[in-house]
Amino acid sequence: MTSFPQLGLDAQLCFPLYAASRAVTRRYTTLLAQAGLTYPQYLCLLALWESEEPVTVGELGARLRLDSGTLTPVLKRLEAAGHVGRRRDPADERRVLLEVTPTGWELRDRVADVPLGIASGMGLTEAEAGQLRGLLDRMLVGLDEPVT
Amino acid sequence: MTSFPQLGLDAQLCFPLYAASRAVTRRYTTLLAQAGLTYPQYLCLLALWESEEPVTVGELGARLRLDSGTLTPVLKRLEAAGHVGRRRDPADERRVLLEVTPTGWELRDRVADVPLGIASGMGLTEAEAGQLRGLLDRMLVGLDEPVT
DNA sequence: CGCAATTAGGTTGTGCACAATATGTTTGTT
DNA sequence: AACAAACATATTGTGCACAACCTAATTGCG
Repeated sequence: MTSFPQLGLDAQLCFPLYAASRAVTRRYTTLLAQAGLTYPQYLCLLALWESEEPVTVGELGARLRLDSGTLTPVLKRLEAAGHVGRRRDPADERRVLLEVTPTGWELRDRVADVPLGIASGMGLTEAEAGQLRGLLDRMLVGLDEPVT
Repeated sequence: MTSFPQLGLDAQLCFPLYAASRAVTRRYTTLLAQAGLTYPQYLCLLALWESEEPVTVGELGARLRLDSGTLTPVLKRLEAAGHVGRRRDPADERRVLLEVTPTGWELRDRVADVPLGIASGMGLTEAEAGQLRGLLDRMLVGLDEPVT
């Protein structure tokens, strides 16, 4: 307390960011449970639903900013649940191609209204949400640069 | 893609929030490694440094919005490292009192400049950071309400 | 007092994150 | 062709998060 004002929990961005992220994830978790999905599994599907074509693990990781150590077990669970197919690329056996299965596409209807359920409980106006998204995006660009 | 614009990864707040939080945590992780701390351990210490008096696990959890299942192992590691003392409250044996040890207080000097190292790489002005903190705080208030 | 209900913290199990490392593949370069 | 370097993914190990459950201590109330 005495002389480190910059070390106050509320003086920094990190803690509100961390707490808000966990709070939002918690909301999603409860809404996604009815579809049998975890939040990272849902994020994987959001990314995979964006393309009709198969996508490699590396491309998915670049989109979600997650590495293979995180994605592989998540994708295996999605495969075990029948939502995603995984197969080696015949043209380059190092790569694994991911493809949403028909039941995986059907899931999209079941979770289509989840974002509205989240937004309604967030206490921000549409304008504020847009502002927040803009600030976070700018921050992500800055954080992408290697540490100088 | 065809008919679910609300399910775009970038259309929602959740993904930028999640990605930004992980990116910031990653920055802290590298800076905190020299002090032998993880990011959640650092958060616990930030909260404990805010009070000269012993604090219970429950009070710490309320401050950090973390439950005992998360805090207990983190606190045990901080105790094993000699930064924090844990003892049952004699007045109420259900409670555990947490107290920063002398070496725990010394750590505060070693990490005093960590927030500056983070802020410099974040790409936001001071005003933007304040704006972001305000939006996140308002969001946290909204997310604290039970789901209606 | 006697005892059900509440409270505080700990334990267990599942699922991420991420660093470090390993393995198999492909690509250059000679 | 031979082989070193680069590449894509998988594996392993540590440390969270959080739900569900458990145990012991305390509190209220008749």
